Amino acid sequence: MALNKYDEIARAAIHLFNRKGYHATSVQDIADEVKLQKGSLYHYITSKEELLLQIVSRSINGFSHELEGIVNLPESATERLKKAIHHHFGIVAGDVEMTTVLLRDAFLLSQDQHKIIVVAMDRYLDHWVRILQEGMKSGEFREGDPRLAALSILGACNWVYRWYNPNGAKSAKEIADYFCELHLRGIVVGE
Amino acid sequence: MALNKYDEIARAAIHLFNRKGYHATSVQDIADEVKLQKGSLYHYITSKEELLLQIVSRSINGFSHELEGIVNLPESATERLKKAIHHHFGIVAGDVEMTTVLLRDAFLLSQDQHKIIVVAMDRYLDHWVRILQEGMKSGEFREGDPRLAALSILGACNWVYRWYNPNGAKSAKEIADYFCELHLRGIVVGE
Amino acid sequence: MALNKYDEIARAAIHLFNRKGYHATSVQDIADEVKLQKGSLYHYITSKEELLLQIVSRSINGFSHELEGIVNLPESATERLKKAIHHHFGIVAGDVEMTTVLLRDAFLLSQDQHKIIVVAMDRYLDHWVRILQEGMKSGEFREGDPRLAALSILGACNWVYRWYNPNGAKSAKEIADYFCELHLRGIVVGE
Amino acid sequence: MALNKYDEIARAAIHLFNRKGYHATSVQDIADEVKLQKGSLYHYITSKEELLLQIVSRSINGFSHELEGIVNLPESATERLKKAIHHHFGIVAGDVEMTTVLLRDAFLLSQDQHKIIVVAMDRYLDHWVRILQEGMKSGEFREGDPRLAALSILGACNWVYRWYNPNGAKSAKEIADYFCELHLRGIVVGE
DNA sequence: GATGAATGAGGGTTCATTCAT
DNA sequence: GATGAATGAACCCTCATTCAT
Repeated sequence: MALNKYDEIARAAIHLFNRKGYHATSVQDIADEVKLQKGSLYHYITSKEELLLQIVSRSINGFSHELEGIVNLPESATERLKKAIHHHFGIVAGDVEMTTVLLRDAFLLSQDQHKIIVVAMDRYLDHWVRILQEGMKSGEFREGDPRLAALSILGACNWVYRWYNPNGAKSAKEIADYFCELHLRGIVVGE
Repeated sequence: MALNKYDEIARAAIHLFNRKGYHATSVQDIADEVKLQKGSLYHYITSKEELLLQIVSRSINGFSHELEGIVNLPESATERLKKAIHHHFGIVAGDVEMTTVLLRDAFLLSQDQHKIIVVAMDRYLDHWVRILQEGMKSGEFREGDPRLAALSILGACNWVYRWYNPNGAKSAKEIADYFCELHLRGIVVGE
Repeated sequence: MALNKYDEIARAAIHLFNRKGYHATSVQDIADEVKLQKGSLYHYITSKEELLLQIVSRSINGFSHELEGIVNLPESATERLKKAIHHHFGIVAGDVEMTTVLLRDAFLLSQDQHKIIVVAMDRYLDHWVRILQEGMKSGEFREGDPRLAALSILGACNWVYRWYNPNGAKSAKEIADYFCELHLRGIVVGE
Repeated sequence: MALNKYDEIARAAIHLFNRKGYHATSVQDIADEVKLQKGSLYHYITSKEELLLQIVSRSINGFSHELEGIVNLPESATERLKKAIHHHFGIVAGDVEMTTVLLRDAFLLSQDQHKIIVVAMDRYLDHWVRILQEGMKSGEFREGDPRLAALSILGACNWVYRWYNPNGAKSAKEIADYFCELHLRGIVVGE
């Protein structure tokens, strides 16, 4: 529990960025949250922007970390897609605040820094695309555009950060299960 | 093309907010874009925030406007859901910049003003939920949680603002058609 | 009742200057009050400052106008002093708003314009000094510094703009009578 | 002489407010006076208005502080009134600039803040009224309206800020002595 | 005479960052 | 490591005044 100071600061920043947005959060706000003077923060961070970069880097890396393993599992595309959905859901639901900052505020980084995140996000998408591609090739999945299909599923799963409530009636796992059904079998009763 | 000045300002603001975000866009930036002095802008707007409110209000109202008609059409839920998806796609693709500001920056409004938008968005979601509900009741759609199903579809369709490219290989209509298939029939080949 | 437009504007300005002060009153405020557009005001006034100058000029001239006559009356200093007090009271109570602007805001004029008012006020004071001087010379009044005595009486009478209430229990005339007694005979019971 | 920075700023503000008025004095002016950047001022003050409030609060409290003691002295009303006049004179003459800001600019505060000052000024007046009241009851002072009598004396003494010159021929104490005579015995030679 | 768009300077305030202590 | 004073640029907004219509 005894995080080092940097992590404590990052956590405070995530919390505030999530609530008010990056620009509406002042360095003073963060300092207040960790009970430090504004100036003292700069012993730990090099700049406010670099702090944001760290946060969203960690976040996107968190998403990517496990997924590559899932993609390469010796299982059916269907099975792997389900696992990918559960994995993604787990992270979003496990840290909605951080996910919000990643998905909403990362673009506020300067071009160069933003590029780093965009590339990482593209790589993350690629993993999804590969699952779809392989499923289509194997005949498990309907023919179609694997990238669009991946964007459809990922879009639905990303959007979760906007409405997910950890105290809601359904658990994250239950919701993820339902999402698997929806995206795999569709909403319409099969013929 | 001859917009009135307010619309010209709003358009410039949408453009800049989309590119840099609300807070990173200064009133000076907007003024420059419409070739006015900073102070002169205030003949047309009452404040920067009120301008944002106008923009996102118009946007969400644009989404809602037609949908109610679609929901009440005397057609199958399947048909209405397809129309809703095409309608939503049409707006997002027709004005990605405005949609971006709505979906990403509206929360930057002060609490009271943000509430107005949240309420309108909730009402928009309700229309989708009703289609799903009626489809489930009629037996067209698989049993399930209509709100979660609506959030899944709407999430996928909203996310479009993040990746849609008007100069891409596929037209918005083609993509929308594919999304209909994905969400209605799922990705998996039916047994 | 049908004032010309300039007087209507001046009256509105007096009202607003009195309530909010010269600088806190915008030209827009004045225009609103007389139901004109801001730009239209400038058909009647040359500048906001010149409007203030007019107001305070009229005010101080109103004070001075009659007083010279009173000073030169062939009556005792006592009688003339009483008349001066009543005269002064009449103007202050008759137009507290205008008096307030004169006594509180005139100094906001630019140096040159302020000088005009200061000179006029000095001349007004001189009339009071003359009455005191003549009363001392004639033996009616106690020996002393006529200027300080005049400033004492005038100060008390000027201050009235800060507390006078036209709807109060006592009329302006009654108060003026009491002030005459206070300044002429003092507060202490004579031996 | 080594004031802390806040007092230095307050003193500069008093000086400038006195000379140009509250609104005509910019925060930049104050910053220049204390040789700080405009933004640096805000380490010491929370707002320009709050600075004004502090100044006038201190001022009116300065007036009130000693007076209560004087009112409760076991001496004749005459004696206490003389002391009150000297006390008031001492403060006005001792800091004409601050007194000017109090008596002329306090009303520029927002309603709520102005109210605080008005209440404090009313309490100050009440002390004067009590002296007058007790003098009238004891038969020292002529029967009359004690509040009007207090306003007459206080008005004369307040007005001093408009004309008092520390380099004048008469000292503040001499003037105060003369004012005591004028207000206690009146200007007219006793019968 | 009246309008209202436009100006351009200046208003008070916030802020990320630096640095001597 | 921590402080808090100081910076200086940028922020949103207001305003008295002008002028073409």
